[in-house]
Amino acid sequence: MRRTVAKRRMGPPDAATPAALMDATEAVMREEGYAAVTSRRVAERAGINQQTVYYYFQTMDDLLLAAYRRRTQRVLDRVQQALSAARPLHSFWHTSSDPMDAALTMEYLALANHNDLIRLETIEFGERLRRLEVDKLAERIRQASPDPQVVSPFAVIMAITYVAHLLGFEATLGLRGGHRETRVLVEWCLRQIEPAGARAKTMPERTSQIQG
Amino acid sequence: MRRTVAKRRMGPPDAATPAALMDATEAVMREEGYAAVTSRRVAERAGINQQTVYYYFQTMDDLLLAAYRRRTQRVLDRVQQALSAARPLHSFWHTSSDPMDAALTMEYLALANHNDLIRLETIEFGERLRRLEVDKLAERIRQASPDPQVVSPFAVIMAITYVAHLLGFEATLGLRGGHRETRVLVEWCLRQIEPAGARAKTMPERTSQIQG
DNA sequence: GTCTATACACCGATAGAC
DNA sequence: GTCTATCGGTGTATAGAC
Repeated sequence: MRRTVAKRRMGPPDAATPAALMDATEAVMREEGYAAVTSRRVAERAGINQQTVYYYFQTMDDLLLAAYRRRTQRVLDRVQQALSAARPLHSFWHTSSDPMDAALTMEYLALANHNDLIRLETIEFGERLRRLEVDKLAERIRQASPDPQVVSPFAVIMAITYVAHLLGFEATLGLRGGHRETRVLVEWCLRQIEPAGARAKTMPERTSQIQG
Repeated sequence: MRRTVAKRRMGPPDAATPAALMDATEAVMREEGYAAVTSRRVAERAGINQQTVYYYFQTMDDLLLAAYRRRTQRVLDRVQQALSAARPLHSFWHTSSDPMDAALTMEYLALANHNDLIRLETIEFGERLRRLEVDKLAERIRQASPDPQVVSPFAVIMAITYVAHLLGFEATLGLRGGHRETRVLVEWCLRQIEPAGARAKTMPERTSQIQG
């Protein structure tokens, strides 16, 4: 892609059209893949003409990055909300294993492999997300762990996240075998850590912030 | 993509050039993504000119599918070999969590969402692979399970596979936090099912080989 | 079997009118 | 703020010479 140095006229990023363009970007990406996210197709979706895209975004990469940032922020908000529920671990699991937009996640994951902007943004997002999860869930997991050296909060959270995500990917593709069994297993594990009527044992509110 | 009805001259699929074209297809996809797999770029990689690609493959879709089929067959062979080792579950884990070609897997996963040929092939491959894994590992997992209704062989195999794959994806992208801890957890689980010096309880040697 | 020449479509991006 | 016009580049695919 061409590196432009922006001598062009530009519109305000808070208008209605930029948002419509980001919506269109997501729609095209979900339905036709990242390769189909072109100025022409996105514009058509948003009901404006191709050249007007460049009034709001310097390059297609800028539009892509803006749409991606909007999305990661929404995921962060969603997870944060889940982690504030009565049973945060169960709530987190249900949120993560909801296959909403799994197709979009796959596209961005593949895209991150060869688009530097998206890759850096993905790394930063991933680290922020995991920090948030560990902050909220570590203490409870540690209390329920038979051996925190082996069954560590970090590992439990990652395993849950991974299983949730790949269940979503497979379901989107049309693979459903074994999903019920896998959910039964995960939910059994969750109940060991976070029983139905229980509350976490009293602990100082500030959990350890240490992390690589 | 255009649907062609093949009135063109075509070369033999067992020659050296088709294999070189499939190699080139994988290389381009790994390094630049599925969108970059064009006749021009693949040909350049393989050291031939653009138009010669069409002497061996009717369309770019045909080349893509051929490369994908070759790859899934190799994965099947690799997994089958791992499952024949002394500690099949551990061996399976090590093979699956080796991030070789995780980038390629991500590309095909995203591609499967909007390319019908790749999606159908992926579903068939996924089902075959899982059948193979369950056939080889179910009995041993069932023996070690505290409650096969909850900790079912199917679920254990899927959880292991999912964690292995996403560890590979993250490592490829540059996310490494928590991976060590996650491996410790998984390997602890594996030891519960398949202890170091142990053999599976006596069972008829011929496990069910039923497979599509 | 591999080459040159060529068709036609689509893409990113710019210039400038209204 | 959105339009028309337009450039240079790249894509799939075909025809036919060597």
